[in-house]
Amino acid sequence: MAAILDQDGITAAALELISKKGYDGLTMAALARSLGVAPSALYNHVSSKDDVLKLVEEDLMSKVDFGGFSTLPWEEAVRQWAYSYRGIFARHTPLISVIAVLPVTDAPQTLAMYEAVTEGFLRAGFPEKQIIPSIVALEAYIFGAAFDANAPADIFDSGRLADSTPHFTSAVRSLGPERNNYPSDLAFTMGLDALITGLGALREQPGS
Amino acid sequence: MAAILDQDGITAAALELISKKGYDGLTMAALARSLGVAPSALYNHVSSKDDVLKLVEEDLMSKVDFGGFSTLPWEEAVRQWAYSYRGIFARHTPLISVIAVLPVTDAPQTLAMYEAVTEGFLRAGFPEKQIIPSIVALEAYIFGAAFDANAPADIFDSGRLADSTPHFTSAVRSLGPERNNYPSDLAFTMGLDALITGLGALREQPGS
DNA sequence: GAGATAAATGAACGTCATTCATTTATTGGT
DNA sequence: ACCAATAAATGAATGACGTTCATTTATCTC
Repeated sequence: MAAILDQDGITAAALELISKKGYDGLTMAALARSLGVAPSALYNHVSSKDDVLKLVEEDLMSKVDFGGFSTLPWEEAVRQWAYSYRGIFARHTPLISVIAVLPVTDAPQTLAMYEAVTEGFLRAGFPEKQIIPSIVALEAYIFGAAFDANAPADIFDSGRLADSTPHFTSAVRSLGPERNNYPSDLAFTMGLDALITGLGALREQPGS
Repeated sequence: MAAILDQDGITAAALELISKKGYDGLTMAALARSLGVAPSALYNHVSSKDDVLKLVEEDLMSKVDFGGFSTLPWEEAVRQWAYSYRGIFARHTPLISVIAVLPVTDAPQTLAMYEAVTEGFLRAGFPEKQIIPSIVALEAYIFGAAFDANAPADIFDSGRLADSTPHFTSAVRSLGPERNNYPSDLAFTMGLDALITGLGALREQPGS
């Protein structure tokens, strides 16, 4: 029969659906409809909805910018990579629970990213044994920060209980005159700088 | 009518159900059954399943150990808090997407934690404006690390594609002779140390 | 032109969260 | 001590949703 469907088409349609309707709008029925096909037809090309999510994840990974690792100083490369990584997954937080636990086996884009990042760390002088744990730590931070980026501006509004949390309430107020301003971006930069400094200290000094 | 149900009882039953059957086993029907009640009865006390998750979250927050902030040096207090926080939510990752976006208003336990942590930062000499972003950064890391702690041991097995990712594959192998060992705990410690060092540098020096 | 095969269909299932009219038991007022 | 008001539990029903499967349809190969 005419091959209307394939994994690439399903992935593209899923991404478009997500960008238009969010992850709540990503149902097998809606996905099928956007492809002009019956829901059950999808199952000839993917084994489950989770499978669709994996396809989307791989596609997103290919969009993460890790190019700096072959051209920039390590610190700058990490920064560029981390910003790009967070920026992309901040709009795809429902995938994070999938990724964080998903073996990289058969995930070529993800592996390509890890390879480039690892090379960057090696070039910067990291001992081999420190590299994977460092990447894992950075990724943990990036994923957590991606959630954060979606927090509402009033997340720290202590409301009726402000009186019982004076120090906290004051610290929140100190961030600005506006009623509620959540410092997601500022916090990301601060933590990332700390991580870069701290992890960077693990490099072997050239000439010692 | 006899008040069989209340929020505390629902919360306790939900926690027990989660610990026995995991989050997949937490359905309104199962929750009702474990309380000897019809599913619809739950809706007299909670407005939705999300509401149940919020109750569970608050309960878990009360179990996070932030006691060090009033007794230990800042570095040690952060470490203790972070380990406890990660340890608890590592077994409750489905809650993280809820927490990260949930206003603290009307979440007394969560607020109590933030108040204690803020006080600890103040006592350690942090400028008020740096405190909330620092906490946000630490929390992001903790949440991300909680996901990580659930990763399977073979998550970094590059499998058939090992040849195309030589540096990464070698870095993974360097972690140990065993086939697959995911360095979640090591990574957590490394990243946390880096964050503590980096953020700690923001303190105002006493006597300058 | 006759299978064989890959792919799409539509009906059906089971699981959920949630709603609602109804019943049941308790409480407060007289 | 009764009655009305009320809070709480019931059970049936609903509408999504992911997934399965027998069947049909179109294309490719010999």
